[in-house]
Amino acid sequence: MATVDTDAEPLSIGEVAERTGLSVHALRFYEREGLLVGPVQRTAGGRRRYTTADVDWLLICVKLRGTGMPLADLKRFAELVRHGPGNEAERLRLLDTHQQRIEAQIRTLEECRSVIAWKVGVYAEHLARDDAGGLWDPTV
Amino acid sequence: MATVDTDAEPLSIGEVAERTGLSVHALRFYEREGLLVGPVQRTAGGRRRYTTADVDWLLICVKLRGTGMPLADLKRFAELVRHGPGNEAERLRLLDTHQQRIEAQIRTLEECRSVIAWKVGVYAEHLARDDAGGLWDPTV
DNA sequence: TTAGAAACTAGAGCGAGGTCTAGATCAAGT
DNA sequence: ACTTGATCTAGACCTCGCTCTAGTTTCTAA
Repeated sequence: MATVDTDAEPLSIGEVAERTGLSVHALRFYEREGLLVGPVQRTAGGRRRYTTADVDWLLICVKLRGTGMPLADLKRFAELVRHGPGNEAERLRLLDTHQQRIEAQIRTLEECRSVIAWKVGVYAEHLARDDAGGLWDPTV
Repeated sequence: MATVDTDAEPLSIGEVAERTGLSVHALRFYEREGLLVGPVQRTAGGRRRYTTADVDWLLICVKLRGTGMPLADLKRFAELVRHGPGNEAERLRLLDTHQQRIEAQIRTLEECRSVIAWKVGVYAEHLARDDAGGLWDPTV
């Protein structure tokens, strides 16, 4: 998963935005919030230069955020990684918690999906028969 | 799904809160926002009396909200139902859109789940071997 | 009849997660 | 040298979806 690419060119914030799907605003915001593992390097002129490792980490953040991990947890994770080895148990706990959140969401979604599928079926059938008049009841 | 129960006692807002999992605040808020299909009945003293149909509709709302349907869509749906028969096609479209949102979410979640499962596996294995020192790289 | 719980309204407040603005600076092409 | 576009910082602002407050009124039970 980690892209070990020692002679990769560092990227500008705009390029990272493109690659991660985050806006440049969001990237600066994440940094301010302490969501990055290390400080982002800067050019002489003060511009950010992201390494491939930074981008890899951001891609993980995007994935976790996209599945509902709160920024606070992401921040905690970043802190743990920043502190180096020795806290893997807590990292594991964070991941595990999120895994359970994900399982729960999947169950919720699947349940709702089947309810909707049924309702869609009812509507579609009646629409096809052009007798929608009997469908007034929203709770069908 | 619809509870056809003509001689059911109307419920107070507190009872509805219990049954739907929404707070009484949220119930009043939903009403103000026009998320309910019809106006809620009131007692002589001005208190809300929810019918079973109201509760059924709210339970649907809870399900849809819980899977990410925005309040605006819920409101639109309520409006359509309020206007009675003749707009089933649009109702169907709303449901269909949401169904696709759900499918997409499930795919996202499942993808993330497998990534996490893998990472958890890596962490757990190394923790078990007590050689977590090599796990510094957060992007593993 | 009186206390206490529960409900009422209007409107302010809040937390999450960004987004946008202003005004300045930096870098690249012509 | 000059224009254009990308970045910079600090901080204000925004949307969503509730939540809470204040002050009042209505029930219910003792």
